Amino acid sequence: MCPKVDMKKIENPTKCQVSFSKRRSSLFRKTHEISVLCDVDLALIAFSPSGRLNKFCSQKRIEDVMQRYIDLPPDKRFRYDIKRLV
Amino acid sequence: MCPKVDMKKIENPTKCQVSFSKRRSSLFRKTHEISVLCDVDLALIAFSPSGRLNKFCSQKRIEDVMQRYIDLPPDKRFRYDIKRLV
DNA sequence: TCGCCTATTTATAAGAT
DNA sequence: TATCTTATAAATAGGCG
Repeated sequence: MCPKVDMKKIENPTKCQVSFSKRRSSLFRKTHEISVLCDVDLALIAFSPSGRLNKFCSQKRIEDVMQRYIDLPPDKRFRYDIKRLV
Repeated sequence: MCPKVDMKKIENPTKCQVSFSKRRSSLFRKTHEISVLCDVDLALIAFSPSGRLNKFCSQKRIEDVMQRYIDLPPDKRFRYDIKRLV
């Protein structure tokens, strides 16, 4: 009933929307969990295909986390890109 | 072996770090998956307790996603806060 | 610290409603 | 379209090295 996912865009719009809705709720739950359990200050911004904004911020306003990012010296800003972990 | 998680900060520093490391890799994998499967443009910025930056961006530079957020009219920027889904 | 193992919990795709 | 069900897949806490 739950086959492995194929890592490519879901072309069927209905399936894509259902999958987005389910995955979004899990993703934001996990984001919330790690922020509390591990005391992580984080911000997540997501634009759905229709352009709708979904955002999450652990503690402060999302603008404050963005500012913390912007205020980093460039060497620290670019050093840790999580794509290497995916 | 895998008890339910208690939704509060893990005070033991070693356990906290191990949990962070495990959850971070899953979180960024899920973030990557939803961005590909559902064609979502997103940015995730996370500061670990030690202040280290971890970031992920789906397609463009993280600054571009931030700019897209900043460019939203205020009513759209504040309407969809995902905390309601957690 | 860091990876591997395993039992249990959680996520999720598809189907049902 | 959205929510519920269910069977399978994936995540993960703790143990061990």
